[in-house]
Amino acid sequence: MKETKLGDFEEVLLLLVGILDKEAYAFKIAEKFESQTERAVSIGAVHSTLNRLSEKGFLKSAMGESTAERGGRRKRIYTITAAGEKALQDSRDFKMSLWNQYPSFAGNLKFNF
Amino acid sequence: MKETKLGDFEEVLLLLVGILDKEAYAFKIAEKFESQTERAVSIGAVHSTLNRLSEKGFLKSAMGESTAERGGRRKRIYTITAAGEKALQDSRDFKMSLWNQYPSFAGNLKFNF
DNA sequence: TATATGTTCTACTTTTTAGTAAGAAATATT
DNA sequence: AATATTTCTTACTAAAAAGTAGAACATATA
Repeated sequence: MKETKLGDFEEVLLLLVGILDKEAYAFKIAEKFESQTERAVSIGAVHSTLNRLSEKGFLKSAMGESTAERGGRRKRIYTITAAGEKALQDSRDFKMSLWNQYPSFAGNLKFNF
Repeated sequence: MKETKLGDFEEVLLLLVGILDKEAYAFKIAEKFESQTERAVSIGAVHSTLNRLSEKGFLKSAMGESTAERGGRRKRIYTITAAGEKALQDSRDFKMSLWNQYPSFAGNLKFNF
């Protein structure tokens, strides 16, 4: 009986990229993840997941400009591809459909398509 | 670049158990999975996932009565535990919160808590 | 110049999740 | 009695996801 997470880290990261928009670079993503989750992540885990997501074609990325701040190394900014968007959409639709069929949940949400 | 699924098979199975209620036994679950997903599953994969879910304390199960049908072996009926219910609830809340923050999705759903 | 800060990168290991294979129990039909 | 069907079970393998470690780069501050 192990520690428990029904984890779909990738999906969460993908969503965070969408949420952060222009600010979607690994460190910020990790920060956001922690603030939204109370779960710690290592930056390396974020990087490797971001890579995996890119290999799958769900994210693309490009280097931004280096900023004139202390430590201002150039950031790699991630954006969701069309395929990523679709994957997210599909996953959401599917989940919602299941939730809707489960009596314990069906009451407290509504759609409008 | 691999075949693509942001898969969280366990969560889906857990939900299917909730949806199927008294009918939640492995074969039926597999069937339901296929009908809702268009993805094939092997019954073995379902069994091992159901086991994992039970070890984690999200499901419990008991043998039902054998029915008087051809091949009517006794079925193991699964039910969601309180912990399972909570895990599902948490996962849903978290996802919804993320979706709500992502501009591409934020428009087309509403809550009422 | 040395150090701190913010950040990326890659190769690797571990853990978890998913899937396979083979067998067996219970019942119905032939 | 033999066979077909529906179902469960277990031990195992494979694949995917998550996490670690360590190094490096660019800039600012001391």
